Amino acid sequence: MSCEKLFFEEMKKRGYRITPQREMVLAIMHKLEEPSTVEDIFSHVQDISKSVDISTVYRTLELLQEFNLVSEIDTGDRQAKFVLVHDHSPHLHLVCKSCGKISGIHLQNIKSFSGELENQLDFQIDWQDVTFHGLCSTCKQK
Amino acid sequence: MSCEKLFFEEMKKRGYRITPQREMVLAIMHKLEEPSTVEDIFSHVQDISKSVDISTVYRTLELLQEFNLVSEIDTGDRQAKFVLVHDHSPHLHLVCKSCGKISGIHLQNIKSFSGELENQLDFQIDWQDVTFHGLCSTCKQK
DNA sequence: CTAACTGCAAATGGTTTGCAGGTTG
DNA sequence: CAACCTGCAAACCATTTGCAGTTAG
Repeated sequence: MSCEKLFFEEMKKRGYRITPQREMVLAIMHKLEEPSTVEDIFSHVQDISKSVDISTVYRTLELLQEFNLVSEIDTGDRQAKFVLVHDHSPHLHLVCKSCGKISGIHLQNIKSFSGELENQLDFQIDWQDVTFHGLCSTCKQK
Repeated sequence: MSCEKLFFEEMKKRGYRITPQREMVLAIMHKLEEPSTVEDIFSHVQDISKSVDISTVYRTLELLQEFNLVSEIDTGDRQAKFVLVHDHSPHLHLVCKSCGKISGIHLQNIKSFSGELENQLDFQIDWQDVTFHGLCSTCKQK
């Protein structure tokens, strides 16, 4: 299902309203290829309309997270980053502490490990909330 | 090696000084069985001495983290929590979103999974920084 | 002695919130 | 037209920082 369709359906289902600001943020999230800070997203919003407030961006991102359209990444810095979840299914993220690169991993790719790990720990993990910090393949060779 | 010995050695090695405030915080971390907020730790400090400032507690906790004596847990709330690492070896933490229980897991216990996962992801994970959020064994049955 | 540490007070800064007015459905 | 949403401005608040005085080694 396309992002927009999913978006409209979820909005309707929950009695939320479609507004220009919300559509704008969703559209911008599509354009941004890298996980971005709220400031980044906000500045793109301002390129389109100066009157939109950053608090609306925060509120919209929260909404999009509810629908699994966007996920939040704990970068270890003060500011979080946000990315579109292209296939609308949960991801986990890898943040390289050396080069800063962020990768999204589809949970399907680690399904066997994640299941085993959950059994071993006897704990059901919210994988979409997971961000691993460490070294990416390039940086760990150095 | 005992905490105190490790502490003194690391301090000496780096040219840091032993102060009553630092010893006090380390001693309190031994007493606290549960991961605790800085406010909690600070109030225990104040039971001993009213003159110690919370900024010193923050600074000391940072120090203890350098030595792997204490680890920081992202509770998902605004405030972080801190616990003594009893065996001075890296842990990861599990935070139950239902009952709030926090468990520490020795990395040795998940060594086989962690290795496989790192291979699969082609990413070297800083496991001591990992906090999984989800449901503990008790809560997931409900 | 002197570099390191502390207490104090103030700043930080990303995020949240209250509210009056504007919009969506 | 009623509930929902937005912009604005102010509050939040855990954590950090600058600095002058204190202390460990």
